[in-house]
Amino acid sequence: MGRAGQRVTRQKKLILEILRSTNTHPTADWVYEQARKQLPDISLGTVYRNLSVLKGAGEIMELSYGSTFSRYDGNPHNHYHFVCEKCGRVLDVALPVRTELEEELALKEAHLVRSHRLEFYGVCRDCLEADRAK
Amino acid sequence: MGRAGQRVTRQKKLILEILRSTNTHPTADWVYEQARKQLPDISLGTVYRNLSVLKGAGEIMELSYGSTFSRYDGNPHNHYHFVCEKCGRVLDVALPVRTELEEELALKEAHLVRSHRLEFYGVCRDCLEADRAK
DNA sequence: ATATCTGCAAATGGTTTGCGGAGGA
DNA sequence: TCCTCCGCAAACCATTTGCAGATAT
Repeated sequence: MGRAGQRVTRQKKLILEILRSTNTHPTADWVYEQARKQLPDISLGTVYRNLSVLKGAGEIMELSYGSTFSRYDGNPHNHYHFVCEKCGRVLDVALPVRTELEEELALKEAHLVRSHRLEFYGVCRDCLEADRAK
Repeated sequence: MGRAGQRVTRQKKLILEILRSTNTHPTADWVYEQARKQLPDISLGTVYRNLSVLKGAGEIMELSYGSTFSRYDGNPHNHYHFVCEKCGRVLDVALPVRTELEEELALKEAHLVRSHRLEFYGVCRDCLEADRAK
């Protein structure tokens, strides 16, 4: 924040706080509902606008998986995700980031590789546990 | 194909052919435009319906990256992609698929890991070349 | 003071779907 | 024949945007 021409508004601050205080990778709509508890008159358009600004500033990440909508992550450092195909949750993954994959690709195909994204799909521990209990 | 209750129509066959004959990972709209050259009366709705069916049958893959629209890949076997942030193309990557990552994650977090997806982002060889020529 | 941001509401655009008729098995 | 698929067009829905007033700096 603090980039030239960018103002610090109550709305923007709140949205960033909400996103940083959870690890559930929420949708824009969920962020909107949370924000309304503090600022009842905030609009969904403002939420989308600020999510876009924060993303551009590198403060948050947008996660667009198979779904028809995006999820947002308050942790802007590259890390991997696991998508549970049963409960739909998106979980953080504790594996280290493999930057060497980028180098390997750059070497092999002569592209300039700036970043990469890795997601896993399956059934999460909790859903497996729930199945076992039945 | 040939699954119970699934008919082989001209439209479905054509869409699969189109997708298999290119490695450009086209959008639904591009497939539609190509298909119209053979079947001028085909509708966009039919293209979407068949893309969905073919995906469900494991004949093709849907790629949904940051964009607002999907791309489709006629190669249903897992492989990685490179997205050029300059020209927007999606290119196949020649790196081998790292299934060991799935095992590593399963071991570490006790999830059932079924698959993974890896994408690289940057500037492709051709765009670098074009820049250099200026 | 003034340029950026907000709330509101309408527009956008990729994708989905209901319907009655066509055509594959 | 019969049931699935098609073309058409309207509906859907997450996201974006134009505008006039509010607000951060």
